Amino acid sequence: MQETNDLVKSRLNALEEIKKLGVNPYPHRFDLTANSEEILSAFKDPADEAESEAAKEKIVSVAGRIMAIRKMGKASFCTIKDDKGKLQIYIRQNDVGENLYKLFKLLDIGDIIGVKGFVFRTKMGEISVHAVTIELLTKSIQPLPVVKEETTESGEKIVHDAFADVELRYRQRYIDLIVNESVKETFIRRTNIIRSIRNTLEKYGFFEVETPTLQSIYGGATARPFVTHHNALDIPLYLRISNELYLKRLIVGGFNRVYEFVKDFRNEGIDRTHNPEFTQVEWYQAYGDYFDSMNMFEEVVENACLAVNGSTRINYIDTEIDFKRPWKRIKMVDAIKEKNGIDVLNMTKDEILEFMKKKEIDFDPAISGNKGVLIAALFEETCEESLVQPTFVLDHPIDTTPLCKPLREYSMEQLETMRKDPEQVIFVERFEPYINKWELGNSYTELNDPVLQRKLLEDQVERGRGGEEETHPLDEDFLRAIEVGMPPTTGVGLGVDRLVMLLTNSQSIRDVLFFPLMRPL
RNA sequence: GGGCCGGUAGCUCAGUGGUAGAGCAUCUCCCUUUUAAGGAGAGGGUCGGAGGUUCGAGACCUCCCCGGCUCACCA
Repeated sequence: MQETNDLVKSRLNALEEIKKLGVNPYPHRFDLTANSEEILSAFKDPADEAESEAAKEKIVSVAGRIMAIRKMGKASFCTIKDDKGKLQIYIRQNDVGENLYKLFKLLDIGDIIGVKGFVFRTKMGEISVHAVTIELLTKSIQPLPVVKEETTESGEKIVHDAFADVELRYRQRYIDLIVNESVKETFIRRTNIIRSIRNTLEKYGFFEVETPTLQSIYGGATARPFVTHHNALDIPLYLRISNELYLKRLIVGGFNRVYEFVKDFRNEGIDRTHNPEFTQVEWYQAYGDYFDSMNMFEEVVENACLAVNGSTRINYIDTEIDFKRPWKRIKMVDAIKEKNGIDVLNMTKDEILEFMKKKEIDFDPAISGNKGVLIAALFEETCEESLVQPTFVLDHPIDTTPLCKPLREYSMEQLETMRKDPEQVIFVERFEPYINKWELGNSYTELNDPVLQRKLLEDQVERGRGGEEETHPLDEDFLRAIEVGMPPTTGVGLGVDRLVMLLTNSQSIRDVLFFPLMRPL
């Protein structure tokens, strides 16, 4: 719907006036010879008058969006913004003629123009382009927020009337990108982080693949899916909650090292660190174990940090974080011991339960019958908050995941007896990297015993998630792939959005997504 | 989902029950090296929505919508 406020009306009027001048306000192309950055860095002050005259012969051609106009009768300045930055344009009626100057006076902040002219320095010292001719490239009829920048005598920049309404900034990101300087920088860093991750993985021979987003059976994580429907096949389809089970099929198929940047979709709450669609990178390495993954994970993240910050140390809000390898590694039970002074390995289920009650630790009463789940809950409630510097937490109870291999120290007989005893907890070769109290990823020595795999997945289906949650479907095709035989393998998932948040000092996941999900108006 | 905070002109904001305001932007006029350009004048609003209280509501009450923070939930 066209807004018909005065500002739009006046721009529509200007549009008509421009057409009356015989000017097409939406021409098809424009030849550029330089961008603002190149012009500003290439300029050298002429040494004398002869050089100054010669400089006027060097015509540059630039284009950008008008961000500010300062009219002074028959001469004007305007500031344009292009892909690389801002540049001041000087335009004089004497130089461009009466008609073009008339056109210029009809232009507004937000219009996109092309300028041909020579580079010079103004009396006030600003490198600018002195227009010989200008061309309107796109007339804007929607007013932009006018943000003014003041440079104080000490060189400090003060921004006046910044476009600050967070809701509008997310809903109209194109405007946010135009008027808020730091926004674009964050997204450039995001892309550079992703590029760095890709480079590190490629360096170690990982092969980039693509797997389905639309899946007839979802799996690889525990989350509620988005459900859709395929008309021609008349079947329900799900947006993936994970790509894990597909990457494992590729390992079975003979790719030894694969990775995928993947959008996952989880039908759950939205908050500062959760968006319904989010990006992970997952990589799988045949013949490796979770120690190999820890090493890769450290290197991938350290490299990404170096790539965008030039240092392994960053400041996130008011916390200094150092990504330098190697990171601290601690077993989950040892983390609990350090924090609480208890050894859950020597405690019965009831003793742990009692301890948690005494410490007034909140937990779902439905888990009270399972020692492994209790240990995981105790860890989350008491230890996560102190995991600020990069730390790998190792060896989770088997009850937390059906896709991970038990510790290598157990004998086969031992596993059989432990499984039958509810007071025995089997631990698996899993790690979670914690940074700034956030889980930044997840990794296993992958389970490849098809009999155990089937049992664990069937148990999970049976348990469901209790209550009204959708039951987790059993993926028979995945089980068949594991039955065909997956070599010893380790796999990793890394939460890209959270890593980008840390490395760009962004407080909300919405600040690192161009178009975060917003409730439609 | 709970609690707290917010939504007033295009943007940023003020306005504690009595005629809706400011700066920037916009429009008109002046101004040929300005830079938060400057000078003179003008226009611009269903105060997020719907009810209610009151002689009178932007403000007080109820419900709703949209956000932010936070807690909870969520492998």
